[in-house]
Amino acid sequence: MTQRADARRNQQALLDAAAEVFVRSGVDAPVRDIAATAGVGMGTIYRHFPTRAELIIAVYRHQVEACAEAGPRLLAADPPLVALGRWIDLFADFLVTKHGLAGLMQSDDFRPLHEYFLDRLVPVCTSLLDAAAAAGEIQGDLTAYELMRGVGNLCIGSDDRYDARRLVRLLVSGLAAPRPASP
Amino acid sequence: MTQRADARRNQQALLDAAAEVFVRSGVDAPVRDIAATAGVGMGTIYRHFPTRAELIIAVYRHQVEACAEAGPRLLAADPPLVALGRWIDLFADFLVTKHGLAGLMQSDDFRPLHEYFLDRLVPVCTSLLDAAAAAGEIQGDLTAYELMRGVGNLCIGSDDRYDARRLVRLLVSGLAAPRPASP
DNA sequence: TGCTAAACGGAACATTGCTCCGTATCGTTA
DNA sequence: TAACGATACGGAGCAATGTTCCGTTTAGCA
Repeated sequence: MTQRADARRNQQALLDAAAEVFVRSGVDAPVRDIAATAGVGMGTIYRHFPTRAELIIAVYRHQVEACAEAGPRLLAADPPLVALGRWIDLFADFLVTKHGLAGLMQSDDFRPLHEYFLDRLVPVCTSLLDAAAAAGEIQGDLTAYELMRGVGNLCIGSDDRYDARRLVRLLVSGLAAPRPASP
Repeated sequence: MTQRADARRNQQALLDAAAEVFVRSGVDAPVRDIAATAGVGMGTIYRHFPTRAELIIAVYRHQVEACAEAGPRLLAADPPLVALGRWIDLFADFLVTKHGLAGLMQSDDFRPLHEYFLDRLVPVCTSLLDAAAAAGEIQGDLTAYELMRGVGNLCIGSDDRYDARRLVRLLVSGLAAPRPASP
């Protein structure tokens, strides 16, 4: 046995509580709130998730995996640029619904979070980008890393007056036509 | 007289100190640091600048004004889309060099900051956008508000591997060609 | 049932934002 | 120039939050 039963139970309770509190108060909700919602003490949360980044990663791991796995599927079903657009939409949908997640990424304190997301998704994005480039559907030499970060940034603070998804689509348009001022 | 001499002196000292500390530690530097650098007490900083947003606005007011005033000048000197591109570059340069400024904007606590920037710059951007649309150089109905926010977001966390300016240029490209999948 | 190691809980400390009030200083007026 | 009132100052103190530490509890095993 690698973990005691109560430890396993508490870890799951923390994941559930964090998911709930993140929706209610954003991913920067007070640690005490999460612990209280899970019905555990302060020590327990830090024992299971020493940093906030680790907790966030654990909470969203499934969704990130799902997004990553969708990439090849989309690429098989559609022309590369369409697939890229659809996949980026998927990623944007994920971020837009997580208030404050994208905003947190910029902070140096959350490097592990940043790294997990990018390590998992950049390769997928690269394959989509490469396919589109090979098909001659996009120009320019933008890296998948930059595209992911750009899309991530655009998704910050989406609301009534700022439709992040629209900006993301515009950015992808730019990929297909990178020279604005020349005919 | 509207303000005592020591008050005037301290206000200027605070502006100088804030500018210095913002460069050293970002715009979210501890209030105590700024007060200490200025050589004043906690009370004084809050008396002159009740909220952080007001302090930040005061520190950067000149630069925002300069950017706003550059708009019409650029529009007079170049074709609309070129002028728009140059002006956006100016704006991006301003943000990229202010570590954390763009990141702060998203927070609800800094609404006044957000509002000041947008109230001052959106009209300028609108005139550039309208001119470009009138000249048939761009399509789509993106608002200046959305464009400014998009550019602001893209400028978060620029570093070695993420060239925010490049993403901004790409976004502007998208403005000129909003339909990626059609020839 | 009793033992040990794992896990727990929450008090305590550090940091930071912000307020409040006794004190000091400025500018004016006699 | 001396005294006075209004203005401004300083920093202690409170509240919120992150993080650590250790005495206590409990699960699993013999």
